[in-house]
Amino acid sequence: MAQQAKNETPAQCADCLVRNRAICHVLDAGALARFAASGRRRHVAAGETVQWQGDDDGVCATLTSGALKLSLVTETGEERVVGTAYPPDFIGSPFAGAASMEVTALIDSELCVFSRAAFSESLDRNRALEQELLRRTMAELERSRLDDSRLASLGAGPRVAALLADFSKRTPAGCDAGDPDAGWLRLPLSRGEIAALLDLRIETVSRELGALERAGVVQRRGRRDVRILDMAALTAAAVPQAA
Amino acid sequence: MAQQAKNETPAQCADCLVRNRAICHVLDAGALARFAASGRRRHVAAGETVQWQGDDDGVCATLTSGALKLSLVTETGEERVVGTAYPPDFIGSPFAGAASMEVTALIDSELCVFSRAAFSESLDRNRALEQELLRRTMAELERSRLDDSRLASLGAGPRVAALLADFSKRTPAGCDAGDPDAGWLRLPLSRGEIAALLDLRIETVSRELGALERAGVVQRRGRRDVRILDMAALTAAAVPQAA
DNA sequence: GGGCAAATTTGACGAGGATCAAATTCGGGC
DNA sequence: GCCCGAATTTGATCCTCGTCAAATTTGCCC
Repeated sequence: MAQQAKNETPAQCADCLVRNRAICHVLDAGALARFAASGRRRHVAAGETVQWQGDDDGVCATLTSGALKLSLVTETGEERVVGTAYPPDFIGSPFAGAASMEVTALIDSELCVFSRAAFSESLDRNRALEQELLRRTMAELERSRLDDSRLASLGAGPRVAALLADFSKRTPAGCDAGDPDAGWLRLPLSRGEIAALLDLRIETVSRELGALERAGVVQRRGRRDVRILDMAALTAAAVPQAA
Repeated sequence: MAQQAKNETPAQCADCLVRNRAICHVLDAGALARFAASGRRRHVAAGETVQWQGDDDGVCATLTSGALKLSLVTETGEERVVGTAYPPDFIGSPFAGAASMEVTALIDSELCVFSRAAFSESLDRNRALEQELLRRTMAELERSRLDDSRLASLGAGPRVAALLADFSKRTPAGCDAGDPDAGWLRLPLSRGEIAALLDLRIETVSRELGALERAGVVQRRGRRDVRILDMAALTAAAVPQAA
């Protein structure tokens, strides 16, 4: 059976937000047309899972907008977040067997998806594409190593501050669905998800958030809206040794 | 000027210990010969640095024997270990600019090194090589993500135990330079290096090692020799919730 | 608008490491 | 074999989170 067609439409590069930054930007017009024909644009709502751990056939896709969470479930049933993806990242393994992790949308997202077979074939046909994927994967590996090692040496406060700073940077400023007042940022994650992402406990996240507010660095409204009052202080709090 | 020739000899695949597991195993005889001609076999002594952070031209190499440490130095002058490599791993970036990290031999090692330019050219000439590198890099990225996330949730004891278990598995049993009695394992790392690798403090590593000895799991001799008395207990200690 | 269940916040407390400070022990060089 | 400096071990204490337990707050459905 085909995928649920309701969330999918033909891939359409013309209005793709990342068309000159995504992996496919290395293709010429003709090759791009063929490549696009093998993929489909797919919308996934916040919280929706794109791929389940253990799926027989992994998804290959370019994230064109939104944000994804890569996670897995441990033997003990806990969720462990192993990474995140932002446009124009490519996700998926064209080679491996069963999918080793779960991919979930943190916020409403758009993907340009390909079946593993189709993607793999495109890789064979387009050397430039393969080269670009190699380049990106190596860069990602390096980034992942650096980030993870840095994260490991950071305390709870800096982690939360860094996440907040990151979100505010990644989010097309102020244009978050219908907030009358600009500057407010709607967190795409619950406290529990933030905790899993940062490898902390819910209570600790809550406390650190409270501390940032008490320090006048951010302001909160409801459970999920925050406004950064002092970005300098926030980034300062994201590095060790801060007050 | 050429590299210090004393530690280098022509690449010689015939007696390469990893010839059917390394990245080059995908090449046919002719291609392999050309590839080998562009590289050199290099011996690096324990502690010697193969590449410095910031080097203009990064090294590309296959590790044929030994073990390497990938690290970087933070702004604050501390060392941060971001990964390790064991045969038949490939290290280096054929693309990036200045080297982003330092590569140091943990124990005496043999590398099959290529200049970035030469390696890059081989990649262009041999599609199979490029494909294999992509495959491995993706696998390595996944492994890195999984490992790091697991490590983050482990306490000090399990980390030390896991490291010990890992070393004993990676080391061609007993054949460690001239120990009369078999079973003894010479740690290639000082306490400080172990601490950096596991993101712990020297004192903590020392205490955990002491605890393992007191528990009868390992035996120590001098500063660097250990013998695993109870591998089952050691691997048990490497997972959470242990006694 | 009131009532609820779930999410979040707050508080008390404890355990695991980090830190600071010695005391030892190794390994070499002479 | 003796001496010395560096690495390691040990001890005491502090601090940061994780845990367990409420007390609140929010969002939402009637």
